[in-house]
Amino acid sequence: MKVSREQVAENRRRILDAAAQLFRQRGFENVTVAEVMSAAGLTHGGFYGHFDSKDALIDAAIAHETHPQRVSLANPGRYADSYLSRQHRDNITCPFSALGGEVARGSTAVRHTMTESLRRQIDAVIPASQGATAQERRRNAIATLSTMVGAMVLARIVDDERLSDEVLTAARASLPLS
Amino acid sequence: MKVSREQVAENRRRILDAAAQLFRQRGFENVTVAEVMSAAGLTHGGFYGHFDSKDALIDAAIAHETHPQRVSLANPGRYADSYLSRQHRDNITCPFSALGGEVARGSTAVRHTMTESLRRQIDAVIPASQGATAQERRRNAIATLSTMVGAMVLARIVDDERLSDEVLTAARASLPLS
DNA sequence: TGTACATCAGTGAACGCGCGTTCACTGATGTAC
DNA sequence: TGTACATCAGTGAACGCGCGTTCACTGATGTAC
Repeated sequence: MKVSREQVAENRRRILDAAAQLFRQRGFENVTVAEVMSAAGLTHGGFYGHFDSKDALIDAAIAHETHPQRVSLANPGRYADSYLSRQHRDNITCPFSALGGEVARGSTAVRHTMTESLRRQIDAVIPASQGATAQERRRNAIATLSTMVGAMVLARIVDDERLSDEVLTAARASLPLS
Repeated sequence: MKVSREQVAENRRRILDAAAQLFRQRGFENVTVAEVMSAAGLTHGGFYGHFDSKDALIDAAIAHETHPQRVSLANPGRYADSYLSRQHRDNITCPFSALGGEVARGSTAVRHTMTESLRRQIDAVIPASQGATAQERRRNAIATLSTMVGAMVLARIVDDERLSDEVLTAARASLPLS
């Protein structure tokens, strides 16, 4: 049955939220269109009223979750703490570490969206970075983000919780953010 | 037709080599059993004479490519250079950066194999790491590996070659290895 | 060393399940009067 | 403001393709004598 315009907009939002979360948890390939729709409280048949294809959903979900949320970074040290926390490892929200490999071989649209998101992240970290010149601070901001993403990727691979925790704390300790 | 014992062993090796390379390039889900067999110069029907299932192949291929190859690291600076090179980005050999996300939600066998491989990598990098105590050197070794893996993940996501190159050089410059 | 036969690695057609996608239908929305 | 009707978001059954897996068959290997 037909639903109101507002309901349509909310349904679309719920589909994107559900998709983004499921994709981060299980990757693009291991999530079905029917699962996404079900998680959004709908049936799978209506999916194609919102998106042209599953690929289009992937593009839209990544764009949705990386949307210009101004990464304030008022407190860089706390940001690093929470990024490199066990909670974030076990309930990942960062698409770079959760989906990096798949995005690298994904559509040009997804890669472009992620690239723009990374640029914003770099710019957000620069003010908190050390270095005499702007160039040095930018270089250190990129290195800091690389360390955080790499540590999260490794911590999520490792099956020994002690080692996984050690990776997170070692990476945190190596960062100049405070 | 039946083939000689040596041929069987070589076929198995070729299946594993082909699988490892295809998995790194395209991920586990986007590679079919038939493609692996074809890349190994065989037909798909014979696959189940070598492995019980595609999952078993994934386990075996990861074990195969991370096998206790003594990571000599005689020259840590050159190791970092080549890891963070454009050639390695465009023709990835490191399973941590190429397959990290998928391994994190993979079988316990694959995660265990990768964990043991990471332990060996850490131990290999420790002698080249800075720090007054063994603890500090270990911590720095882990941070170094995190930076390398994270930079490679980010460089492979980014669709702008200039930024991708910048990520690699920034990460390289931040490492104390020389 | 040579011959006869059993074994079994590899072949390729076929199977069946899962999933992306389509479509006829339903009934609430929202517009025209 | 109320009523009649056209629109169209969502439903759920069905389709069809791709891929993992199976299986009857082939013919070279390797063993027994």
